[in-house]
Amino acid sequence: MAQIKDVARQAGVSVASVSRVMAGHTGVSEATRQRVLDAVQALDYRPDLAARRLRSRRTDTIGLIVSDIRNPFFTEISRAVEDMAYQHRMRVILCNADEDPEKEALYLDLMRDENVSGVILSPTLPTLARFRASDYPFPVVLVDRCDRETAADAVVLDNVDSAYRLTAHLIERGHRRIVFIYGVTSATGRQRHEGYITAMATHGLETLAKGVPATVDAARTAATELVSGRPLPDALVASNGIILLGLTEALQEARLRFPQQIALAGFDNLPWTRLVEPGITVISQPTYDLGQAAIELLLQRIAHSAQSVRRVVMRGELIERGSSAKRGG
Amino acid sequence: MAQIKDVARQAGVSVASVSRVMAGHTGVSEATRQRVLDAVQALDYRPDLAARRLRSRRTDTIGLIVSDIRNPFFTEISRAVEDMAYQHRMRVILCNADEDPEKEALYLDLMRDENVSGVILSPTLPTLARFRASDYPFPVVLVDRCDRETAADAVVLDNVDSAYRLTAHLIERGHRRIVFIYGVTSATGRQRHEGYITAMATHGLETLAKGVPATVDAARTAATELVSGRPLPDALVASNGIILLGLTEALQEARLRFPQQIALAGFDNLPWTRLVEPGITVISQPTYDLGQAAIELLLQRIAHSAQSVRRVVMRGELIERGSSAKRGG
DNA sequence: AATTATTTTGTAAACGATTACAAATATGCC
DNA sequence: GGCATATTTGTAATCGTTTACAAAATAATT
Repeated sequence: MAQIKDVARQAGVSVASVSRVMAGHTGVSEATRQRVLDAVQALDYRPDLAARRLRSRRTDTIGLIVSDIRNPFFTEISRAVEDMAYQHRMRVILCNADEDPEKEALYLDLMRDENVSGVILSPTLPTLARFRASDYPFPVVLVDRCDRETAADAVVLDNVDSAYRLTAHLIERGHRRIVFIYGVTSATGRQRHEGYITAMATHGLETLAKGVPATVDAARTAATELVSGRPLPDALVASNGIILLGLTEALQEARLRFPQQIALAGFDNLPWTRLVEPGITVISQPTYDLGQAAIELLLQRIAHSAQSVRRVVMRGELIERGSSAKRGG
Repeated sequence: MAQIKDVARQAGVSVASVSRVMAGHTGVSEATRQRVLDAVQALDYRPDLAARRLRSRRTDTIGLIVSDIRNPFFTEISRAVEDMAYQHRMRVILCNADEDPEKEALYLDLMRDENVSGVILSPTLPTLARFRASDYPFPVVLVDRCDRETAADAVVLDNVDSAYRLTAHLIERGHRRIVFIYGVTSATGRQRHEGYITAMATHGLETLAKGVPATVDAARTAATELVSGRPLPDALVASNGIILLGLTEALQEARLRFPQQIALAGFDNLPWTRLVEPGITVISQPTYDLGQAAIELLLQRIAHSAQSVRRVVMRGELIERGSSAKRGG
């Protein structure tokens, strides 16, 4: 394996010049530059990253800690982050915290050890509650989950507003007893719950919400119980795609057709939501964009550590399908 | 930030002793061991990974190059790999090649630069065709995709057999004009196609297959065309979950009910396949196990580079649902 | 107790790059 | 051409560990 000194010898220059050329530095003559490049080519020289990182104290690596990689939402975020990162010649270390605050803490520690340039994090509620950007030696951009108080760069959906619009949409379609089933482990669940509450209150309706762990099973169980009571709710609304899946399964098991017997809606425009007849009304999140914005924000922060704290809020899009239609209609 | 020499001073020992304790080496007395540990604790010392990696020439990092992170199959693989890796105190660098051989090559190069301990790869067809383990300075374990000729550690499904069983199942249910729609970009598509061919031939039936790029859109388009001709096929079979999604969408758009008008089946037990009435018959892949087996194989290979080449084949499980039922029944 | 074998410890040389700093060379201006 | 300035180059220190090797301490054997 060729080393920098081999290249220097081959090119007839000093190692410093080689290093400068490799770094794309200015202040090196075109002549030497070309000779170095030729030598690099001839020897198939590739700088040793460990050495470079040790000396330069930079890793050009970013950590991505997602709360649940199985959730297609985060998959898409990861994809965006990864795409952009490699375009900026940065590496990505992916960590899946599985909605477990301990794992999250562990991974954040690991990021410190790795001396990453920055981290993109979708925190669980406990972590978010005590989150202080200054606790970490690297910049952190929150994605998807953030609350009013948190002073950190973040990229999020307009959760409250989207939930409001989704709820209002159902009310407009004539539904009254609307039950909101939301994930209690995440900030998004709570915020969407808030939007639901506001919408119901604004229309003078009684709120009927149920918090559950953000798993398909928990959602299914909760929904099964809900629809076994009487009177049947007019509509069920899920705070995210995982929960929506659970609700849909529950309705199917209970042999309840939507929207004839009960309406259904939720967050996340997953492929299957338009597949189950007559399609499920959802708030579609711009997932790829969210991820892209997150890493762009992070790169900016890395470049200008002193810039003011930013929050990017993206609008969710209501996609109306059959599941939310008027009962009588 | 405390360094090893600070710890050494604090503990009243040499840096070598500290290093030995940190590495969990034997040959250090219990007394010094304890003093070092105390000093480490007191100073909150964390070894600098860049320095360690430079000197030891080991990174304890593995590269995971998946062909399409949006495919839930690979998501689950990633999850397994990541879980196991961190349990073995190894890092994971995730790369998404997006079914693009060039990106794949680029990432494999990057793995070389990173000096990874090993790589888990699900190669595209071109990459697989010219794959020679000896071309890489690190061990590689193939996952999901591998062919007869390739001399490399691999973990795969029994593709041919599973496809055979799935096809035979449809034949048994009385279907005759069975069309197999498969992804031409991957080895799995071809192998499953092979199983289909064998099953059809064994039963004296004409084969009707169509290769498509492994995307939802391509599959939908192909299926739409297929079902617009007459006579209508008895059944459509998809070689993976992405294609199955496309087929299902096409049938829905064409307002064809299954199994009444046309039967449907495929690979990958995705959550939605049991959601669309009356459920889709699928071959379920043990995804998490596949990932787990892959990294275990890799770790073994890293530990014993000379061990003989291994192939782990896992059995797919036929999950029978309504979509494959007898037409008349 | 002397000798040998074994375990534990310390010193100092790597690992392969980056980067101050100084020296050398080129350029501009009168 | 001579001087000041700007640009380009090279030398050598440095990043923070690991580890070969030798030395010291301890244990085992006679």
